[in-house]
Amino acid sequence: MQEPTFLILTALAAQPLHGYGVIRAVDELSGGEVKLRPGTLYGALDRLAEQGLVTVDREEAVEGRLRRYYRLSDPGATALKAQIERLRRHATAAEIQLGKRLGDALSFGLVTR
Amino acid sequence: MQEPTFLILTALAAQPLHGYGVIRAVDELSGGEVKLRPGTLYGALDRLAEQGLVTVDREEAVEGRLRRYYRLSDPGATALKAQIERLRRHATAAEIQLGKRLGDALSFGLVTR
DNA sequence: GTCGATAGTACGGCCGCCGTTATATACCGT
DNA sequence: ACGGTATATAACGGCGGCCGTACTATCGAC
Repeated sequence: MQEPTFLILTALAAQPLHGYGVIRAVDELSGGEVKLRPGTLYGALDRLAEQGLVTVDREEAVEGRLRRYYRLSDPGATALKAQIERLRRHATAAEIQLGKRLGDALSFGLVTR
Repeated sequence: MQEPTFLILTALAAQPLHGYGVIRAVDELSGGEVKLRPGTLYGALDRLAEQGLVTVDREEAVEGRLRRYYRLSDPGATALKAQIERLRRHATAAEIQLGKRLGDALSFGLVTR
């Protein structure tokens, strides 16, 4: 699962949102780092709906325009939890590996082996 | 940065490795979850070398066969550290969002609001 | 002698993300 | 009155990165 997809699931975890709401939520959640493009969002939403990780919660007609709310399904929540663990494991593993690295501070002569 | 790429950098963080060594290291690091395909590995290695995140450490001829060792560069280590922080932030954000979710245990009637 | 592990190269395919455009309404500032 | 921004969704082409597979080649084990 890629980052945009992960963040979309994350955005939907707290409460159902419509498309544009997801864009704003992901923006906030990522501290402004990730700005979802419509192409990314609706494509991902379609795929996630196909996989059953999100479902259409309801459709509202606001001022003549359709507003479709998406909800994180129970399988979606399970998948998200699994992904969180995966990210944590990878982060920890990478940190341990970096700790084994000889370089930076050591090359200053602070440690000679 | 995608998962295979991240794990390749992680594998190279501790010490230089040749291609097949990376495949084995990623296998171990991920607890057997991620098995790198040659196409994935050598493609990623080429891209990472272009970006300067890894460099060719040395080339050895072992029993007539070339063995090319790759090393994580300092920019590569910096990029990996940044990515670790990114993963952690996302994992934490997702967990917080899931905590806001009404469902599962609550729907058992243990909490009625 | 053949199988599996080691080791690397090459190529086609495809999924998922990106950029962009189109469409439409509403509100704000100038 | 007009342009810019925000809200809201759909549809298109492009492409980066991963995957599967096949090919080559050596070595040890059975």
